[in-house]
Amino acid sequence: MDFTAKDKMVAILVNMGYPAVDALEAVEKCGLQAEIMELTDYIYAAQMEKQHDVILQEPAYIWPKPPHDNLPSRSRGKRKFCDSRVSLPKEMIGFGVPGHPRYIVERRLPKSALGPPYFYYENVAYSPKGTWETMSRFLDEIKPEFVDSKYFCAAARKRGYIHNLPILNRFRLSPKPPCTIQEAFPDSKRWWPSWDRRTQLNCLLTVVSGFKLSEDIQKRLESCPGATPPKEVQEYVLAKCRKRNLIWVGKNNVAPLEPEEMEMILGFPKNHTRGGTTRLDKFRALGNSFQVNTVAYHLSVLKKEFSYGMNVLSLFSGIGGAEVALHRLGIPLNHVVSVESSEVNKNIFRSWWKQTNQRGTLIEIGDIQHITIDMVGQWIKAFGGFDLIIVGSPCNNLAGGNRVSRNGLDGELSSLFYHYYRILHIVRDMMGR
DNA sequence: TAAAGGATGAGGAGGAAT
DNA sequence: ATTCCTCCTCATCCTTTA
Repeated sequence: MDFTAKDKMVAILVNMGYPAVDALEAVEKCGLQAEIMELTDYIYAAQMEKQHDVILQEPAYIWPKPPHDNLPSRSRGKRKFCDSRVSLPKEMIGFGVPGHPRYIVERRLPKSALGPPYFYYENVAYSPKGTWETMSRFLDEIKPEFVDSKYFCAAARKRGYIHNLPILNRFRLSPKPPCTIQEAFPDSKRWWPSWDRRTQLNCLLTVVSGFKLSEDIQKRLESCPGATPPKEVQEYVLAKCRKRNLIWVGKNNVAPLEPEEMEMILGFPKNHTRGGTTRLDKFRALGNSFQVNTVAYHLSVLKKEFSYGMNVLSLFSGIGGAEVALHRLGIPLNHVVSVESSEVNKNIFRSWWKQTNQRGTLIEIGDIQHITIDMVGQWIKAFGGFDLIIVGSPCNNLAGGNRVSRNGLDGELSSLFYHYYRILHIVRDMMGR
């Protein structure tokens, strides 16, 4: 490295008021070609990271007053239903999905919900009773939009979304991903028995089955005489295939999806989860993620307004499904504050950020509980505010697959939802809302 | 020691029949 | 209104294996 140039750069930053240590680190990390803006952003991000140590000494944050509990009361005279009751639609097409007849719904947002900033919240559709009512109550009484990703890809994924985005003139990402198993896995066609009539997969989960089940199924099928196995065997195999989301990969041979195949179905670039240390890490990361095409469809309405780019506060970023969706929509990411506790996920996301040559700044925060008013204030001061807050809060205590601790929104992890509520209010307050 | 495998149902939603 | 049936779910924990 050219030391005179390096010293000169550091001197410029020191003159601007930055500590010499931070300035030196920034120059070394970003290189001599970096622009001043890039360097100052780096210093700022580094300072944010270092704040973690002092956070716990700050006075406790005073939470905003929770919304009034006006759940339906059965004793109320002749009221047929109450506005705040959330019912799951039979067809999960929300305000409409591509290729489906237009679904006209009156969309009324309360004044308190209007942006900026826009916000977009996601969680599992099938949560314990009352969960969506509560989340809705905390989010300006906005009714969730329930959408099944089976309209966007080859697997089901029933999710609810609470957001204040416009809904007119949405458009989908191109190219359109395969929406059937047969399109997604053309090679499997030759092994697919006629009595397995599945055309789409069930929800992609965080764990997959091992090879022993495949062995067991193969053994059962091969012990059957004749071309087609008897009804009982068919039903047994089909039940296992549905439950474990197995596809046919050889004669009488089924297998769970590979991480690369899950990436494809969820709309991520190939090898997106390369940074995951183990196979299980990848399954965990992918099973918890957004379906990119679905989210992008909803976010597509922002393309016009933010063609110059946007500032995003991304809570529970995971492997960056939201950022990937915005990137694929062609919306530049100017400043992103990404909150994610898993090191594996952070590595995966950071690796994507570098590989796609993002020009914006990325600030990584580990624990949402450590975000303070001051931190938000500094971000807003530096960026001029957030354009979008995008959140998929933990579903561990909501998901049907959890047999141990499915204890609802107040569960150990799912209760982090309330920190989203807290931070949303901080951002709104600071942006003059 | 760390990664992979296997066992562990409840709880709704949605039909289709009374 | 009921009952009965089929289907599905961003999972956790302990054991086995390399």
